[in-house]
Amino acid sequence: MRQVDKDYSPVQLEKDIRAMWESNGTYGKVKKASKSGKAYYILDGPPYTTGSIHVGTAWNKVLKDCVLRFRRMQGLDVRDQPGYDMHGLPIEVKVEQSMSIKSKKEIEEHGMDRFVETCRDFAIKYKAKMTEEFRQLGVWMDWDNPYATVDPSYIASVWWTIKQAHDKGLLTTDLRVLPWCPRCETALAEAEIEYWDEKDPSIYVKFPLTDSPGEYLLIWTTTPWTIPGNLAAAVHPDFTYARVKVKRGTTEEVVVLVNDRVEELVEIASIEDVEVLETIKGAELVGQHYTHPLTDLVPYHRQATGEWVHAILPSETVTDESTGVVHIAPGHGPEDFDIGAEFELEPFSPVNESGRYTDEIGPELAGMSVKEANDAVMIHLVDRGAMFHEGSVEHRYGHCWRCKKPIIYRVTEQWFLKVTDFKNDLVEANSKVAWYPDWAGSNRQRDWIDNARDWCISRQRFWGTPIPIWTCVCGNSRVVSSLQELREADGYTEGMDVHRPWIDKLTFKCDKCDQVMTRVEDVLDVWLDAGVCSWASLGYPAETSEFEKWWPSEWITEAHDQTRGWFYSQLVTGVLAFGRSPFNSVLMHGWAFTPEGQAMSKSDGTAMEPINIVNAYGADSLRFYLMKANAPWEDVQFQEEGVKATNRTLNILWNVYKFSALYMSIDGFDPKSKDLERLRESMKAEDLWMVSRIESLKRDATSAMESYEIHKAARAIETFVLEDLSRWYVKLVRDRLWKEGEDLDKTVAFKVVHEALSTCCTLIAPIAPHIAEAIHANLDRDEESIHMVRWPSYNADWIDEELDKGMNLVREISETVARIRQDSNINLRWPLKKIVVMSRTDETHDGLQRLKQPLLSQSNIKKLQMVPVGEEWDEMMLSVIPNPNAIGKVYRQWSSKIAVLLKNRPAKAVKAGVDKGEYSLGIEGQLVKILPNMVSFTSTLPPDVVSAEFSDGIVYVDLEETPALQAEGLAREVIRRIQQMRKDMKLDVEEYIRVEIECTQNLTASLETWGEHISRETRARQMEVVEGPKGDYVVEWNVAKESFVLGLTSLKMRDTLKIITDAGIKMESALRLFDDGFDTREKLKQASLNDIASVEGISRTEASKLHGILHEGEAEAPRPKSPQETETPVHDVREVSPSDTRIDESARAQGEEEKSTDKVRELERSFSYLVEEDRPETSYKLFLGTLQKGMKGYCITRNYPAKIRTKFGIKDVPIIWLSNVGRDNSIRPKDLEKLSLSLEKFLSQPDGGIVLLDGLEYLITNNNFITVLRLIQSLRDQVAINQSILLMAVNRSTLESHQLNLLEREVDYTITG
RNA sequence: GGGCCCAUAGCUUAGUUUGGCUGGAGCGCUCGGCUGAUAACCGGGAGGUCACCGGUUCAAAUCCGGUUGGGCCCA
Repeated sequence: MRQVDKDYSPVQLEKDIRAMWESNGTYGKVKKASKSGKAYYILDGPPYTTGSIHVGTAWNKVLKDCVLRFRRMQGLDVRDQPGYDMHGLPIEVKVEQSMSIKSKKEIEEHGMDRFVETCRDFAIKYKAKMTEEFRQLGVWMDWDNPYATVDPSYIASVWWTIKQAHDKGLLTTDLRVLPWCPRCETALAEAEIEYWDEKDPSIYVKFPLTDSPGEYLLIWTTTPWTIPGNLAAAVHPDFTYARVKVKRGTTEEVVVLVNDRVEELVEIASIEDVEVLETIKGAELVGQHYTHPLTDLVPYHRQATGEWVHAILPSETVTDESTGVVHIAPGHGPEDFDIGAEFELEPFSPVNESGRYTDEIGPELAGMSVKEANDAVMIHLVDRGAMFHEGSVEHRYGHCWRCKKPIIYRVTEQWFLKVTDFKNDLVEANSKVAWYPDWAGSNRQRDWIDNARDWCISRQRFWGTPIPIWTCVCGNSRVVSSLQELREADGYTEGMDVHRPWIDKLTFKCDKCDQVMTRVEDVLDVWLDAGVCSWASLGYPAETSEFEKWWPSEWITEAHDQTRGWFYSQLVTGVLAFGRSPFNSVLMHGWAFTPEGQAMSKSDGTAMEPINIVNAYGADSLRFYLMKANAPWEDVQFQEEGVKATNRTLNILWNVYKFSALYMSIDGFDPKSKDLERLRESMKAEDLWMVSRIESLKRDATSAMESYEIHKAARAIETFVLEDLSRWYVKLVRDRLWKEGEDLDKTVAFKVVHEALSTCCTLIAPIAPHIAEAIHANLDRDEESIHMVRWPSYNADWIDEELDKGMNLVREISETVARIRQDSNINLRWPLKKIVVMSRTDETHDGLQRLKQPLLSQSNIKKLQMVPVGEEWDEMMLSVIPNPNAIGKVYRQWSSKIAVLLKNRPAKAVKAGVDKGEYSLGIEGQLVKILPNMVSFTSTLPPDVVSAEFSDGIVYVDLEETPALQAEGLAREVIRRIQQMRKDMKLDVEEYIRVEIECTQNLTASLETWGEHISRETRARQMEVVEGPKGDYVVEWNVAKESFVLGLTSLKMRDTLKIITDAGIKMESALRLFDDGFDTREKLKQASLNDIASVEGISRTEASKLHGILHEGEAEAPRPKSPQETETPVHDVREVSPSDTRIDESARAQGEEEKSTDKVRELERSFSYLVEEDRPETSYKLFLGTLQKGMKGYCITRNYPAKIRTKFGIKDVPIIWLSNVGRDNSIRPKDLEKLSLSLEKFLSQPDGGIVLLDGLEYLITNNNFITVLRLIQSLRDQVAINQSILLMAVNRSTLESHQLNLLEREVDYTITG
């Protein structure tokens, strides 16, 4: 294993991993590795190629990727071809917009070929864009070989399917009333209609009853333009209707409507007087005739004949809304059409494709669009006295899916799949599909199928799969089912595009009459394209081998809107062509919403671009978040915060890995050489516990993945990483990990940590493939890629639920102790004397006994005492409280004496007696019985003991300090300070030091006991108590009322020692050699072989090897510099700075040149300045000067704002106060994020502005310097981009010179104030 | 209007199948700690009408009925 020196920076890491996959051909190898497995066909539901992917699309693909990686790890041979849905109206509409085309007619004028070619280019462009975005999500699908619905072979598969329908008699043309978009001039499927509220006329029209002069049937409609098409009126036979005499002004008339609505009508139509003349059943009205109010206007009504023309019909579909009399226009509504058919009414539909009245309607109205017609018709109705009441209404109305124009209904001839003929087969096929969740299929999909209607598959458009039907005037028709068959057509040229308009030119000779057959000029509904993809993507029926291997698909997943879409269209085509569902199982997933719970929409700007998220937090964080946020079938409210939090989880996993890799690599640990089972005997309780957790995690994650409860798997892994591994196990074994030399405890811990990490990587691989791969690469496992690792089975033998419960108690008690420490102000470094646990159950008692060590070590307690279950802790001070009332009643004169005696007896004995029923006491020769009611007991804690409850009992913590404990605590404090100093000195972990210490008598005493321990922990080879310590770094400390001075000196042994140990010499011996004076490379080189070999513990062979190494490179160039020498901290910082790539290089170069210029009088836009001065004066002068030029200003200062305002006369400039006070205008110096946000907001306003940041040193003392530097880098870049100015004031004397240096490097000019 | 799904802390959510301990987490807020995993990490605290109403029951976030609000689909 190698050490890991990088922090987790997902964006770069993922880039590297993907590049590695690319160059190693990992994807291909992984696929190959499972080639021999069982075939598993995952079918990608093709996304529509109209734009960038949104979070929902990303979620969908990640879900698929997750499952297919999982299945592959299970050894299945997974088919993972992606697909794209590339035909259809949405693309046509986009292209129309881009070509400024407004109608269908214009397309034809423009040239259909050009239009279709543009559509194709558009689709191909977005296919490429989306593919790139999917790749960036780390989705492993066969991107080089996607299926596309525009490919000729794909189109042929669709044709074949149509042919199947034709052969089975399920393809038909029919006159139907269909939703129609007058703008797009095409029929719409139900799925293509969007509903929303719209204001429309609401009119009540009088139809004069032929046989009752002065009496009118009252109908209601919101579409006046349909009145000319009216042919009948319908009533519900069972409703009660009323003949009502109404009076308005001078008018009195009789109208007929449903009885229940009379009152409502009175209100709406401002009727002054009303009288119900008669109530009758609807059935009694049936058969009466009326005169169409527009008979004079519309010639059709004068000639229409038929029993039910202009008559009252019975219909069960009538509701008691408005008047309860429904106006029937068979050419303008689907239900009207059905009723019309039943009563032999013609579907009179005087409206053309673009929604205008035809000549049939009569000269007055012909040519009008239906929208205009609304008003015209109303005027005509008023003129003829037929308008009873005119109002308006807000109601849901259908609109075209892409152009958002209101739809109309008109009669057209269309091609249909007669789905209603095989509805039962659909239900049957659906019931055999495994749905996740179950209700998605058994309820939702089932309901949809139950209500299925015949499927209108023809569209009067251009960019789609051409309908493969040629017809002849003689009535004959021919359905082409393959490209081969198309070759027989006249006009066919090899390799021609089979789209419109080219295919329109192909003709066949009719086999019945020898005339020319021409193609039906429609294209097919795009849902049909998607519906056949399970075999079209396999090239079936032109090719059969792939089909035989894979079909039907094993698993699909799409969102819940596909109930009516792809789930349905696939079921229909599958049953139609093969009599079964083309998929075996479905996971129905949810939708992604904005944090406010709204659907993400591009036009509202609420769509989140997943790629931005990926660029900020990495694909793994996004993926993990999406997988864990919710159950797949529930909608997710996408929160960027959630991704950020997930990033943190992965960071912790990375840290665990980084930390363990450090020690494993130093130690040269080889995981393969150790076997978990063999180490079992040597395991401590915590190791057994960890392995138990690993195995139960495998178990739980597997069962969750199997049932597509991916969120449960993800959450289980997350909990394991955070709670069990990072926060607990690593803490428990930390000391063991860095013991030196051979040590079984250490080896066991290494192995267990390694096992935990391996397991995490494996289980997380489907969800977060990059980080899993990165860690895996350094775990020394057999497989080249984590994605080739077989999904693990768990070993129940290791799972120990009791141990797990016990460990939970240990954690709970540790937390309890920590709380007590916090309350008592004793930090964890100070050992405590004793903890006493009184548990209620044996289970707890035994469990804790077994886990005594981890409990004590984690809480830093010296001793654990378990109180047997059912007993009190014997050190509790029990005392008796006599109850004088009860005693007095029985023993009267003795009662006060008894009370005294009782108090003096051992309380335990009294209690024991009373618990058994009574306690006997001798008084004045008499035996007195003390009964339970005569006494009560209290127990008090011994001094220095604190108690607290836990879930199964009570813990007592003894806080008493003893000199020994104190010494140990102090020693730990000293260790901690030395470590801090080592860190400040940036010493290598393996470097040795010399420590000089000056301290009190008290501390000197602890050093006597603990000196050796301190030396070992801090790698001090020498430690001395002196007066006035010296060293590379000297610091005075004040800790726990002690004050001491430490001086540290690096012994600079590391490099030399490394040379020695690299020769295979043990560290122990190496140190001896070192102590013998051979402490530099030069001295070692001068040493003879004998000098070396004479040191104890060094063999002759080792000595000669070392000698060889030392003299090996003699003739060669100087040795390469160690990484530490080449990478100065400064360089390091520059390297990690993300700003380097963004900054305008020329501007920077210019800035570099003039950096030393001191005489800056005017500040320039896009530059950053650092003013070095003791008091902020020059900086404010420059700031004010710039403000006077009209630039907006923003001042951040550590000084009191009011003071600044008066001192410098700044009135309107916003001032933010760096302070811990927490007022509205203040920002805490530690809250850099808030500061950065507020600055960002200011800088990004239109004209930019100048920022004065006064008090840099305050930020630096309150934060990590590097963090502040990063903030400045980012500000500097924003300033450059936004044409703003950054002015920072700093007091030189408060900073170290290297810090100042770094600051100066970041700005364009440094000014000395 | 109908079908299916959902509603728990400021936000995201576990628990609901099979009624039972003090309704758990994370983020945010706040107070503190740790310091060779550290551009990390950990702990304490505040914060809940379990959407609302009614019912069943010894006991309801959980079961039943209804209402309100949200989502998808349909009319």
